[in-house]
Amino acid sequence: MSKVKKYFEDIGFSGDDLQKILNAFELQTFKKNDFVVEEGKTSRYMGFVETGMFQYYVIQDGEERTNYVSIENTFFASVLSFISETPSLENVKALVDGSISMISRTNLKMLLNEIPTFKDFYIGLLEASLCGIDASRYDLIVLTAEQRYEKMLKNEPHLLQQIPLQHLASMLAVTPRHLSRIRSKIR
Amino acid sequence: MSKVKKYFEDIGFSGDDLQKILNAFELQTFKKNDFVVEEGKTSRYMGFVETGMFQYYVIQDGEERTNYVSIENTFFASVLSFISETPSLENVKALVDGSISMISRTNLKMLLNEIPTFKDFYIGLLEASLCGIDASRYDLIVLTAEQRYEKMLKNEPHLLQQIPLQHLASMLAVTPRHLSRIRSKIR
DNA sequence: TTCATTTTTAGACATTTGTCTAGTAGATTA
DNA sequence: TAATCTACTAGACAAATGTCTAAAAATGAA
Repeated sequence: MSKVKKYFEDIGFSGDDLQKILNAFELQTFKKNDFVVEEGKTSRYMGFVETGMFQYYVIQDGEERTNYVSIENTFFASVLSFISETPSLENVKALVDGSISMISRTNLKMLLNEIPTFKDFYIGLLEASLCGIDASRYDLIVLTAEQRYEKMLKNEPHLLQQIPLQHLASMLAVTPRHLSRIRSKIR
Repeated sequence: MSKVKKYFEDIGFSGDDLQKILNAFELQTFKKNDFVVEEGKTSRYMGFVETGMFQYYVIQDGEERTNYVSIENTFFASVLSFISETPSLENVKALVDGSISMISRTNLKMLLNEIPTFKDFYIGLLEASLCGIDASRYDLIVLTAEQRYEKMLKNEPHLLQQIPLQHLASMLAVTPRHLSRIRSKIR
């Protein structure tokens, strides 16, 4: 069973509604280094990560600056492009082979119109996303790089095992060189 | 006429719906330095800023670290506390005398249930908030302090006129000392 | 106006973080 | 197996940013 199916079952969808929701998604597979979203192209899909890891980044002075990494069992979206239907400022690519259950903005709007409780689900998803990103932004402002690393170590240790350090460094808004310093200091 | 009324009229509400919405809000006034939200207390209201400016901050090592400032004609919310109904991690206080049209989470839920199109409005508000905060977080990761200041100078010059520099510095994630350096370099 | 308070600027120095470079260890491939 | 390749670490130095302090400038109150 797909993870997206389990996800929607767990939050209470069933019967026709569940079927309609699942029909609106389509599974896409990605090889390592495949692009899910490319800078300059409008991203018309969001999705639910079934397997793998997907890196969000921009190219600056020829280097990748990673903003975020989506892992299994979480929603994926290039937020600004998907919501405002404008060309993406960022790239999203597969860090390893993986798959995403994708839903187009068109199908999302269809579900919102046809299934009343889907609106409540979507409101909940947006509210939770807002909380998460707000907290993350707070950390960038009020915590030092070292404190941010320690927080990740404590709250999201799985990220440290899964995501290459170079990308974690960028997510923590430091260089790999400096993350290496922080790690050697803490150990 | 209140600004919140004009706001909801402009996005298409009228008649009974508009009246019901406006009845769900209540105007609160604040003197300079009054608290709108206090750390440790659950913030049960969000609102629409009618007049004034409101500073979001945490106390760290005895100092205020400003995260954000809400100005006129924008929505105000201590997001994490209001949405998850948990004690606030931040303070929000009036930088000058001002007023906010406030709506409780209870009344918000009531409007969501009673006015179908209000859900669409709220989804739009959440999506726009998500875009804004996502872009802001991106800037903290990929831009230098100087680039962030220049971007604010270009895109939000009104903030520079209205908000004390010490708070802008914190929002840009630098010290007032360093913002002063940046400003003298750019001019 | 005058006085007091707050805000902003800036010097001197310390700390943090970045850049450049190189080396090591582990994985992958021919 | 050798030969790459990639990820991670780390030294040396440079640049960015913070801390502490003081003074000037702006603001508000009497």
